Amino acid sequence: MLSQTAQYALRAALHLASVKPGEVTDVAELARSLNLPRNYLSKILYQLTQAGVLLSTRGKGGGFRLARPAERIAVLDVVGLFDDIQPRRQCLLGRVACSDAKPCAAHHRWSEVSERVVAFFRETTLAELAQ
Amino acid sequence: MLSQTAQYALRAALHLASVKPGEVTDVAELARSLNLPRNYLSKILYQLTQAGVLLSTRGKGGGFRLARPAERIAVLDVVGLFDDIQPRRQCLLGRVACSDAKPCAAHHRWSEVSERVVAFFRETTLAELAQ
DNA sequence: TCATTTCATCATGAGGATATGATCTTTGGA
DNA sequence: TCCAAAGATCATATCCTCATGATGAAATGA
Repeated sequence: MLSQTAQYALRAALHLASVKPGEVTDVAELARSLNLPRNYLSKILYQLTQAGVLLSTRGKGGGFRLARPAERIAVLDVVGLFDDIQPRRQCLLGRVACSDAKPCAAHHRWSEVSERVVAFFRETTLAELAQ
Repeated sequence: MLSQTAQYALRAALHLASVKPGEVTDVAELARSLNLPRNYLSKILYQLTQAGVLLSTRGKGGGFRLARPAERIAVLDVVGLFDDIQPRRQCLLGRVACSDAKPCAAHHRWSEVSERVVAFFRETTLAELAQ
């Protein structure tokens, strides 16, 4: 369902959601904790930072932290950076045979299912996932 | 949602569902119709044949046809050969942090959404998609 | 100012998905 | 019997994801 990278991003964000608010965690510790190569994780964290999900500070005492409370970060904010989570942007057939305008027989049922998936990602927050 | 290959397989199967029952279509015609390279499609059709979704006959007058009526072929029968469509075999986190036994707060909501996706693939037939 | 810490970036490669083209095998009919 | 049609298979190439290791850039504190 989710790409490897998106899963790592989510797990990293969840880890940050579990520390005291405002406290920073450096890449080395996150990498240890998630059992990931440091520089690979670094690139993922960088993208999360660029997207405004995380804040980073360099130099001694630096590290990463959530840019806002975990209650206000949707799972979609994280995984949407890496995976294309969109409601039936295409029908099952890659929109060749079927569209909203000329729907196939199963189109509406699929739209409904697809929309539920997106809604889950949009409406579930890091705080909820972190328990 | 679906891999490229799974989409092609589905479109090929739908094409076969749209011809007269029992009538065969050869790779060349399918490839033209779907705008795909012949041998690439051939490999996909071969997998569908091995899986018992299609029947193939060689030699002059040969080609492919559905192994049973389109009403009795689920979308899952086709795309399941190429993509791993399983209900929350893993939680969102790659089952590291969360499982059925020790669910996270969003686990059950996710299970429900995930199961709906699988149910759609399992319960929708080629006949329904082909209109 | 300089060394250390930490994030940011670059270069490289393995492996799978996605193709593409050439060749082999089977089959039916002339 | 042999040829042509059609599926089956093999060899190769391209691109993207996933990953690793080395290096660069910024910030802090002594």
